[in-house]
This record gives sequence, structure tokens and C-alpha cells, in this order.
Amino acid sequence: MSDQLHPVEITPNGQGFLPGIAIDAVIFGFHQNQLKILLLEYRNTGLMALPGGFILATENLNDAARRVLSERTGLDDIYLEQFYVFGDLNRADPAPMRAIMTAKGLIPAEHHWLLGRFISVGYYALVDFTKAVPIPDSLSDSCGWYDLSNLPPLIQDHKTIVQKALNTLRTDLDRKLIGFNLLPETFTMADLQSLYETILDQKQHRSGFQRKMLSLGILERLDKHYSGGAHKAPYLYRFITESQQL
Amino acid sequence: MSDQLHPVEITPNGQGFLPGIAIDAVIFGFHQNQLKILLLEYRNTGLMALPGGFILATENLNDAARRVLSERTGLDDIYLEQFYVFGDLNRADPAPMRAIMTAKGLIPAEHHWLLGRFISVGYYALVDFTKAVPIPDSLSDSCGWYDLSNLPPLIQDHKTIVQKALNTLRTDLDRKLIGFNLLPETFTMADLQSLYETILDQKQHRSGFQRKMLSLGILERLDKHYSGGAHKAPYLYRFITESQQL
DNA sequence: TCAAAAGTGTTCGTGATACACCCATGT
DNA sequence: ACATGGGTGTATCACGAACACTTTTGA
Repeated sequence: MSDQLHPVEITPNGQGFLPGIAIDAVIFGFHQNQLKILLLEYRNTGLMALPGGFILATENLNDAARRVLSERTGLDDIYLEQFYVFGDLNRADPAPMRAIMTAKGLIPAEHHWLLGRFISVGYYALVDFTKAVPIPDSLSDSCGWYDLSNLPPLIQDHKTIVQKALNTLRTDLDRKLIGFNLLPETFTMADLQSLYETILDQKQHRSGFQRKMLSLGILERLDKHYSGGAHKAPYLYRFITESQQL
Repeated sequence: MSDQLHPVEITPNGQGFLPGIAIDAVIFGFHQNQLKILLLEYRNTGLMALPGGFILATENLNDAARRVLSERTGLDDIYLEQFYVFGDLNRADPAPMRAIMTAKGLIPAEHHWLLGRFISVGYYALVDFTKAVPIPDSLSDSCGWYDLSNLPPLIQDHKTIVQKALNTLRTDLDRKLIGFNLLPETFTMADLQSLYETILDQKQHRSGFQRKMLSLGILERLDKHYSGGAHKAPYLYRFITESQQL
């Protein structure tokens, strides 16, 4: 497990990390019928970027991704998936990082390790918006949720990375039954449908959607949820995890 | 495009390559109703491994993979797909590489760059068996096809890599219509069905399979193929590529 | 009692499955 | 002619889409 009490700090010369390899994380959350991702902001530069990190020489690649996730959200046991490796030459643009370091009061050497070429392994993660607590990293000043439909400009090729992550999420959504990772413990069928509609960006047929989900046999129906609305109260559902199915 | 006249040679100290990153390629072929992959053999060691390579500092990651493919098969324009990054600590086992280098007459230094930890980007490729010409790399003595159903022991975690590649191929097969890359220019419906049955490891229903394939609208029917068998001659088909569909 | 939302029933069309039948071909 | 493999027609079934109807709730 990752050690949140002692988050991994970036070293001045990159010692302790694998050289030339990085991780970029597209962390999805869902709130108020909007799909959101976590972004870092670098003060005085106006630059925004995906959360990321480097791999310790003593660390598995996937564990490094889990550590980054944990450090940015405070959550463990997050749904996490590799989706692509970004390794084009033209993605190496030292200008943003130089600006960030300068704004931080650091004077970057011409060939500082953070300014060189990086191969970046893209991960996407699905988290419960209500539980995640965004935490900036040591180079950034804020970490927060941004609507996927209204993203600010991002540094380097991070826009491309987000797009590819979203595409992967869309194709994985039905096949892997992962949507539930984006919802709280209990939710209504309307919540679930809204989530699917938002991710896939297309309306689902209400009755068909309900039947399809229930026919999967992975939802447990709980008590009704009285919202105070002038209408029939919906059931709450809970996702049956594999450990519960035993 | 990759330059086959001057294949990239491994440098003594790894100069010119990105450190700590490698490519492993699972190159699929199909012949005589068998799914095969390309393997390298290192003489005097009995060790066998997947084709692989390193990324030039001046080269895109995907181009490096295409270069490896081209160097091992003599083919360009190969169907190629990233499928996973292998980055566990325990995959670093210097023993096989040390044995290979020793057998080659090289005396590997204790911390030779080839013996350290590598993050490996897994690619799978689909090639026309009848066109590929297996070519060993500078460290190996032979390069050839091996039945997937009867693989020899492989070094390190290469068995795992093959398994993951096959799983990815299976899930991608229908979704991306990539099976045709494994067949010659023209083929019979029986050939195609045999390919699908071999990859998916399950029988397909003859008439249903034919209708499904034809309904995709991506097959062009050509002349009949007289095999000399005492039965009706099957049609030959050709896959309609996107450029032809315009 | 009414409107809005939730749950369920019913019909319809599509596509896969399974089976049957006919066609072509060389022995 | 006939055995063998190839192509196509047809009945059946499962499943999703679309629509309708009923139920529940608070104003």
C-alpha cells in the first residue's frame, strides 16, 4: 500500500526515480450529472495539467500509479487502468515545466531532468466524487475538479491524453461493468442512467436501461429513497461486489 | 519509415537509446490452421525470447515498435497495437541476458545497461505469414515461427506477455475487424472461419459465420478457387480496405 | 386530483442459432 | 452416382428498442 504520511517528493536531480518515464493520470469523477476530472493548477503561470508522477526505482509501475492516485485523492483501492503510452518526440515541450519551476523560485538548469523527453504511461481512474479529497502536489498550488465538457487549456499533449482516456472509458464501460466505481455506495437507477448517458454522450431508453442493468444481476435493491419530490419514490440500489457475491 | 538497409545496432553502453525502456513484440501469424508467433533463439543458451528492442532518443515510441517489426519480418505497414506496459520489479532478471551475452563472447559488466530494470511496452502485431521473412537480431541466432499452442519456455515474463497479447487480440478481434491482417490477399470463407476459431478457441457455426462476415460489407467476392478437391469450389474473398471503399 | 417520476408489461424488429436443402466438383 | 464440402433458405429464439400502462408521491 502507498504511504500517504510521507508522500514521495521530487528530488533535485531525479535520483531514486526511473529516468525518462512518467505517469499521467486521468482521474474521473461524477457529480451533478457532470463527468469531471482532476486537474492541477500552477499559480502565477496559469498552466494546468493532469496529475502525474514518476516511478521509484524500488516500485512497480502500477504501484507508482496507485501512489499518485492516493496522493491526489486521499483514496486507496481505486479502480485504475492503463490505457496508452504516449511516446512521441514532439510531446516533449520544456517550456511549461520551465515556467512552472521558475514561478516556484527554482532556477532550472538547461538540461534539468524534468525538462527532457519523457515517455508517459497513461492511466485512467474512476473515483467516488463524494469521497475524494483533491490534494495538490509539491509543484502545484491547487488540485480540483473540472467539467470534462468545459476543460481549460492544458499543457503539452494532456488534452490528447484526456481524449484517449475518455474513449477508452467509453469502450470499457459496458464490457467491464466499471461505471459503479464513479457512484456513491447507494444510488438510484436514474443516477446510474445519467452516468451512462454522460459518459457515452447519448440518451439511454429508460425502461430498457433499467431492465438491462437489473438483468446483469449485479444490483441489490434497497429501501426507497424519498426525495421530497411530488412523485413516486425510486429504489436505492447497491452494486454487489465480487466479494459480496461469494 | 524505418530504414531496413541499416538496422539499428545495440550500442555497448546504451548510448543513443532511452534508458530503462524497451519494447516487446508479440508478432502473430497464421498458417495451416495454427496461430503462431515469432520467437528468437539464442544459441548455446537454449533461451528463447520475444523480439524486442529499444527506443532511439530521436524516435517516436510507436516508430520504434514499427522499426522492430520491420527488422524482424522485412515487412512495412504492419498492423500494430500497444496492449500493455510491463513494469513490475520482479520482471527484472539479469541471468538470461547475462548468459546470452556470455555465449556471444561478451563479458558483461556488473551493471551493464542491458542487465538493469526495464519497463517494457508490449505491442502485438498481425502479419501475413506468407509474406514475412523472419530475421534474427544481432544478439540472436535464429528467428522463427512457433505454434502458440506449443510454445517452448521463454525467458523472464515473456510467457505472461504472450498471454496478455492473446487476450487482447481476442477481445479486439470482432470490435476492430483486424483478423484480415493475418490472411493473404485472398482467402476462402473456410480460411477466415478457421482463423476465427483458432484465435477464439471455439467452433463457429458455418452458415452463421458466413452470413455475419458477409453482412459486414467488407468482403469482396472474387473468382472461385479450384482446389482439386472432390467438392464444390469455394469463392475467394478479398478484404476491402478503407482506401478502396472511397 | 393532478403532474411528475418510477416501475413494469407488451409488441416489434433485428440478429444469432440451428437445421435443412441444394449446388458444384472430382473420383 | 456419390461423397464431400460450399452456399443459401428458413424457422426459431433471445434480446434490445419503443411504446404504453400502472403505481406512487407530494403539492
